[in-house]
Amino acid sequence: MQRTQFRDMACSIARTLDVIGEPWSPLILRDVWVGMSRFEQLQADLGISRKVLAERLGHLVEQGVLERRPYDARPRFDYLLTEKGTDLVEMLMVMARWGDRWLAGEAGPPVLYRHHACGQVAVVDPRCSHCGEPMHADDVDVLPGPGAAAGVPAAG
Amino acid sequence: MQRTQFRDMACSIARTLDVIGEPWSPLILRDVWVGMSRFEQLQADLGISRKVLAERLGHLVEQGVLERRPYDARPRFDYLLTEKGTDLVEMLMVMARWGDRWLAGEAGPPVLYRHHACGQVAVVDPRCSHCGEPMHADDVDVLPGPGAAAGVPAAG
DNA sequence: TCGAGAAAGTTCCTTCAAGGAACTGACCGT
DNA sequence: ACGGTCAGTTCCTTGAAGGAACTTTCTCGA
Repeated sequence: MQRTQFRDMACSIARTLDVIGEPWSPLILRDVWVGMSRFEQLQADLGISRKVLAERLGHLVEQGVLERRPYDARPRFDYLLTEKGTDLVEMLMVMARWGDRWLAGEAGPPVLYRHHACGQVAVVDPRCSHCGEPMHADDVDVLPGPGAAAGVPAAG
Repeated sequence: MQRTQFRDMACSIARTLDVIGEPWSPLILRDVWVGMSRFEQLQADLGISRKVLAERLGHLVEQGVLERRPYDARPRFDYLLTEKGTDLVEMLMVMARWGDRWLAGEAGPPVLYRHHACGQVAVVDPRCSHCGEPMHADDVDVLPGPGAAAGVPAAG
């Protein structure tokens, strides 16, 4: 955990960072998403310290993003995405899309996504939930919502 | 910076984290996006240590996400989003969308987004770039791309 | 012309998190 | 009863974050 808590800011980005903003957390979620569900698998795949992995998994379970489910009479557990956690995966896809575009270089994207509905390899395309047109940074105005802190300028 | 470098992993999520994964970086980008462009503004708004803010801004400029532009004969600078940085904002919108849905509670979203094209308050909706249908976690298969590390199982 | 002021950092010290290796505990199969 | 495996926990070292004070550079007002 970074020393400063983001949880209490009136900003959904900050609150989200409080759940998955610690180092390794997005990579843990990625691994769980693609089917790695056990402590040893995650540790070996990521090369993360066992101590930190245990801390991160504990936090993610506590936040309701992962579920820790026993799969044996011995103390053996699968970590699985909850609905809340599954809903985070599209954020990972958007992150990956940015990395593919700006950081992958000559080699091209390390992974591709095939869309079930159309069967094609495709990328995620952010659209407006109301009209369906593209919704990028320059396509929106930001305004204070009902949960804005009173008197504080709008901030995320 | 977290101690372990994510840069060299064959994973676009990890590489993206190497650019904006340090504590505070997404919040700095959010602030720049909504128009805060100066060191003092950012420091006051975020409550971040001046030392860490200077480090983060330096990293973001070095990575090409922000531009540091003088606005005076004195040593005074505006920090502005580059095209690369502007392209990150949709990731912030997706993060905010998740926080709005899962963490905002009774109070509701701290900020709202009005879409220019239709004039309505709306949220970002991830769609398939090929067919336009929704593209969530369960709507895709992950497969190795051209940039996958040889012999390594696909990972992001 | 002198001093106050403001922006943008830099320095320095303390505290706490990450890395990493070794250790522990529960239960299985033989 | 015993070695093996998974899932952690403990402990020590290193380095990053917090935070306050200090520095630099130029402007402007008295």
